[in-house]
Amino acid sequence: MQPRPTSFDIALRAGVSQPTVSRALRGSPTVSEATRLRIEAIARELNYTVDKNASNLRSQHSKTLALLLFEDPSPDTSSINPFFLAMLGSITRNCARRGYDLLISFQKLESDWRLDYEDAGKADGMILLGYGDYEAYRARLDRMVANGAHFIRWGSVKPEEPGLTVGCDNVRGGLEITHHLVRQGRRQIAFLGSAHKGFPEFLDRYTGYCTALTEAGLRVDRALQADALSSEEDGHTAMLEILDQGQALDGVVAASDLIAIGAMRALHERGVTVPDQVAVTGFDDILAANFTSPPLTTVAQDAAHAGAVLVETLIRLIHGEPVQSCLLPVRIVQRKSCGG
Amino acid sequence: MQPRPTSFDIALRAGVSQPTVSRALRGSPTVSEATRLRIEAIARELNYTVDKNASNLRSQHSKTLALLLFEDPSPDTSSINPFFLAMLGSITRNCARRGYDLLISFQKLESDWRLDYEDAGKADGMILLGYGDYEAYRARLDRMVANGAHFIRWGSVKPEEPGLTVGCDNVRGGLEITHHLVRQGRRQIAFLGSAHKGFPEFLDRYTGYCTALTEAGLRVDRALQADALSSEEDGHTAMLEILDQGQALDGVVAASDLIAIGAMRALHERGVTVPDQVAVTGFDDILAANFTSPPLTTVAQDAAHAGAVLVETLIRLIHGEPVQSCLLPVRIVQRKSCGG
DNA sequence: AAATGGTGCGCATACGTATTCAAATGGTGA
DNA sequence: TCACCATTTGAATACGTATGCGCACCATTT
Repeated sequence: MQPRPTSFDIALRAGVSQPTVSRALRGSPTVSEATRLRIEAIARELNYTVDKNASNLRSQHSKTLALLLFEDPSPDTSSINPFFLAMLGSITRNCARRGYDLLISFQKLESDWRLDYEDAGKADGMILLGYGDYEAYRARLDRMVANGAHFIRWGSVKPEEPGLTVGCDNVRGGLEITHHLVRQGRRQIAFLGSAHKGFPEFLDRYTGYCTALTEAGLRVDRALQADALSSEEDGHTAMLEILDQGQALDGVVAASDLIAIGAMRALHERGVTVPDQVAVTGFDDILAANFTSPPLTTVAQDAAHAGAVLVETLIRLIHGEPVQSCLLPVRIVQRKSCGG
Repeated sequence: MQPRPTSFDIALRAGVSQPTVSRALRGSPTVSEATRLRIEAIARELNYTVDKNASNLRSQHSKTLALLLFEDPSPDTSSINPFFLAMLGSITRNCARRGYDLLISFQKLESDWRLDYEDAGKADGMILLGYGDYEAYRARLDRMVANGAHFIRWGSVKPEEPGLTVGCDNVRGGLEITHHLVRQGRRQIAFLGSAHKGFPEFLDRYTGYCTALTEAGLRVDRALQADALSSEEDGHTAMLEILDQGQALDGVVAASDLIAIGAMRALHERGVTVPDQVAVTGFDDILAANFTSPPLTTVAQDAAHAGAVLVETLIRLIHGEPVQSCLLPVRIVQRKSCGG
């Protein structure tokens, strides 16, 4: 195993100078075709690869993006938001397509914050998924904006939020799925999912839910709303809470698929049939939504598209091109949990 | 936004030389406590971070690992092996704990191979998950070993395989889950999953299955085995294949949870009840296995542990410490799909 | 023959840190 | 007082690439 060849080794064999090798391999027009071909041949022969560290150091950019995934502060340590995982594939592929590497980091605790990726020259920009604790998250966002960091986040798209955001149209998702239930004759529709500022996306979905009810001439009943954070267990608890208050209901809009799955379990335990007595809907269209019984009607977010937009927009931001936040469409996926 | 401070800026303000700053910040014992504290204070004040590229270039290591994920050549482009995703969280956290960054790349096509991560100085070592096309994979492994690359892979642990491997005990998993069915009185147990060399882990599971049958005095019947690659659709097709040949059976050992889920769908379509008429088992314990109807009995692999061992072993390899391949235990998770 | 303009390439250097080696310092024992 | 060691520090340099600048060189023009 001889030492890695450098651009000097190539230069020597090609009878040119090192800078010419550098230029040739990067396709600079100032180097002649003949020279370039010769250099490329030698480079291939020697199995030469550009040293990323030296290259980055000199050119002052890393051609790398960092993905920071903030997990919800939930007790079950193992599982990660399935939708984020679905985006992951798309993000890595789009990075590769644009010639960027991807650094990834799961932020579990507050102390984990690794916002120095860009400062340390490890990354040219960052993609933020999830919140963790929303208060702390917002504070950090503000500091990043102040520092001129290049980043984009997945979340609730609002003009007043700092920085650049890509997110799906949560309001419309909540609206359409609720409309869907209303069209099927459901009148007493519960909402499972936190409806306050600490969970902006859930709040947006709740807003859509309320709007749909109002448009249908139905009353928004706070007794039909129960907080659920994200897990299946949360959904189960929230559903039981409503059921055990003796609330009559014939539909459930859950703020996530996992919550919906937990809700269905609760309904089943109480002998309530889905969809006959109560129709249930979710949000996300995770893999498991296909396999529940009955399969879950839900609001699908296009993870592949989302990942592409995140990467594309971030790269444009890094290049100083004009960019803007982006709201992505959602799509209702009809399965059996709503009847029909 | 002034230019990033360098170690020279710190040195200037601390009244020392740049090398002293470097040493102080890396905790070298040759720098006095007083000087170190002074330098650390100034560094904090200036928001200084070590430039990773310069540091890497000089020290010739990147403190970064690369994760290469090879996807099965399946038609559905979106989904990724859920078990790998489960390991991902553990891998990133263990990297962070050891002070390593993690580069990630999803290899879709053969042409995607990015084995130059180490050559380019981007990573000190690589973790390989999945195979893609096994022939091509093996060929690359051999080349990497020849090149002295530092890598570790998740897969079937066999002495004759090149390189360092971590994997779960697939043979024992297949064995125990089959025993489990046998103990419940099942006698005609099918195996769904490829049973040839291109899928070593499935082959191991099949080997365990065969051993269990033999030990129980049962005959291994090739008519009760059908190939299934990995997807739910594959499992569905394979199950139908066996059913429509009029094979009598009372148990199914599927080589993955997705295959098991597809098999249950096929059984349901043919009016066969699970677990009364046919017991079904899976492998992996993915999230969805909880939510099928009935919930799936399966063989769980400990993703958190697996990730930790992969990272730990790879880092030891990089440091030149003695390492060896590692076989991880599996655990049967009993749910309703086997009765009881 | 001298002046002009464009092309292709080399010289020198910068990027910011880590490391080698020698030197300065201060304290100790003879 | 001097030699000697341990402890800290600084000067110089290496890591491998990218880039500003200028210099040949050739083909054209006057």
